[in-house]
Amino acid sequence: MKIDERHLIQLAAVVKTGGVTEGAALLGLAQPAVSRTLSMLEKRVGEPLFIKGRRPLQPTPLGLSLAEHGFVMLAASRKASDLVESFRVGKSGVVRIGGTPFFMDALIARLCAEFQASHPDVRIDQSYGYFPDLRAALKADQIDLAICPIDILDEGSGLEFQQILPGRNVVACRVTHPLLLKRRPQPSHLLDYPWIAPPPGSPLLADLRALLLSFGATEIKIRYSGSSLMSVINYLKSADALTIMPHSVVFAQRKEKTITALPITIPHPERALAILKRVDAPRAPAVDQFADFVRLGFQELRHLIKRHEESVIWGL
Amino acid sequence: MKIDERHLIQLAAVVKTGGVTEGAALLGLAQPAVSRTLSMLEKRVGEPLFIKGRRPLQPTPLGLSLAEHGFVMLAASRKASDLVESFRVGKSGVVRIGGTPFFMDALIARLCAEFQASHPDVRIDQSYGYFPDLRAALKADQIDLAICPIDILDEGSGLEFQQILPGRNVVACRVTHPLLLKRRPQPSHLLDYPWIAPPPGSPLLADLRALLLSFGATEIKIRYSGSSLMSVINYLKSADALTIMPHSVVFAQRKEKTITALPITIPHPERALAILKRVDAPRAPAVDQFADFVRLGFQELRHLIKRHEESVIWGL
DNA sequence: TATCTTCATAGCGATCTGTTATATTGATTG
DNA sequence: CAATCAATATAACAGATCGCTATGAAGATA
Repeated sequence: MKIDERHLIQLAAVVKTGGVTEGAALLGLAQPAVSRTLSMLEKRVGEPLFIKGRRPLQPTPLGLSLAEHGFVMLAASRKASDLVESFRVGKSGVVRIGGTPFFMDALIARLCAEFQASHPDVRIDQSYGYFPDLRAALKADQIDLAICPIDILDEGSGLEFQQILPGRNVVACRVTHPLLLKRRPQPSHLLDYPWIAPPPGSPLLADLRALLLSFGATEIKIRYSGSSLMSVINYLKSADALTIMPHSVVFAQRKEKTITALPITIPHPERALAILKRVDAPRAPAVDQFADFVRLGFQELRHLIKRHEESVIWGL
Repeated sequence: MKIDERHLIQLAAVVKTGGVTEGAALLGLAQPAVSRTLSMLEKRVGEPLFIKGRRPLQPTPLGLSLAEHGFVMLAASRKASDLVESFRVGKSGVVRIGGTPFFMDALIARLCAEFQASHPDVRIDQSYGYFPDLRAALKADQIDLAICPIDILDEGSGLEFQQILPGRNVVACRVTHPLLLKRRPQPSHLLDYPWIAPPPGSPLLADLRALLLSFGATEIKIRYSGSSLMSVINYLKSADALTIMPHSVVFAQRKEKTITALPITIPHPERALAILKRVDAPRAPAVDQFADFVRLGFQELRHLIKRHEESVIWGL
């Protein structure tokens, strides 16, 4: 005996409200529609579902039991509708992001938490990688969004780039580093300290190499190579080492008062932090909402950095 | 956004089986029907539910979430179908029975338990009453079945009577009663012992009255009047009192070896135990099943009594 | 009895259901 | 890479069902 699910829902509504008219109103239907449904149901089931000639309408035990199942369906139906609704406005769903470790750890993780304050039902799956991997992951639809530094000449066929922060590196060290005592540290002095290499695969690695050579180093001496931001920071905290880092990453750590940037200007990389999306694939609304949120977050960060630099001199 | 429940169920089937064809088979539908449903769903929802160009079919997060709700509905639908099925064959439902206390307690309660061994999902609601009340309750649709002794001349307009046991009373006493030592107790001896009255309202009360007068009593001296079988039996257990009881009720207690019947024949009442139903009202299948079961149970009881009397002499 | 509310029925157009037949597409294999 | 196979999408159609409005019938209420 197959029963139409819609019929059970209407039955449930009638049982719940105690009347055909009210039940129909609850579902936004006209009374005759529900009335007919009940007749059909009774005929098909072959058993009475309501006790005749009694008002308010009273279900038979069978009617009541069937209505229970109708309630379950009604609830599930409501939830499904709500789900779609919230998904369409970006209030639910999954956002899969990939990015370079430093930016993800220092900046994006915090943004994710802030984003979810207003989008609690959106799940964010984060993974790590550098441009080539991320581009592949995007094309394979393994991630929805990539946040990573891109070279001007990186080609991204089928990808949309949105620059969110200009490239800018600094030399990072702990706040008690001796070089901070000097007013204008000379490049040659920097070679006196041990250097930490950025994660392998990171474009920073090339930057570091070029920088040290420009300082007059004859060979690149690396003392430590941490693959994550946390390991680099923790190393820096315990030694007078130096490393190269994106300015924004060091800036984001300023509250911790553990690391800072040396007051020395080094060349800008020909690179910018960008959000990458596939341009062809349909994206869940939550993904676009998140991308917008990240863009806004970085816009704010740029202003913050600007104001900070106007009022504060780092390292003092 | 209102979503057709049936669509969600089809979605769930497809997600569960990993293919449109298999999903359709699971629901007993043709593949194109399900395929079209999915297209419609996607169009209405406005978001992809499956990742295109991939086999086996893989749902998007939204598709998966919606399918979860579909599973709930599918399960509820299945349960509802099963419920109807089992109700129609009398394997589920409610049976409301009413009857006289002695028969209900001594015979029917046990039958209920036995019935439910094969019908575990049938609930039985038992209540007590005598013929007039039971007839009223039946007509008011407060009970489905009455089991009680009826006089030949009782009229039951709109009621169906099914006799299940001829009326037959005995004088009951405890198994250690001194009168049991006599081969043929004389009626006059019976007046030497205290008598217990059956519950008020019971037809046995009139029987007792007539019996005692026929024994030569000038007045009816009642020492105790218990309203339930349990109270009467417990009283009897502790005193050499006598009372009048349906033969079958005493018979049903034979295993306990606490009460028995005096070997003395008293007049049959012009009465029979019967099952009463409303003839017009539709009855749940379980009710008819139960009535049949009771009838069979009493048929068995009659045979049992017959065999018992052929081999055993009570009170020895 | 008269009135009012609620439920049942009838009729209608639109939609949706399921079907079979067939085209298209992705996967597999030589 | 072509050929083949399996699965999915599309088309076309008949029948069922849905929702509606209008109206009749039946309890409840005064």
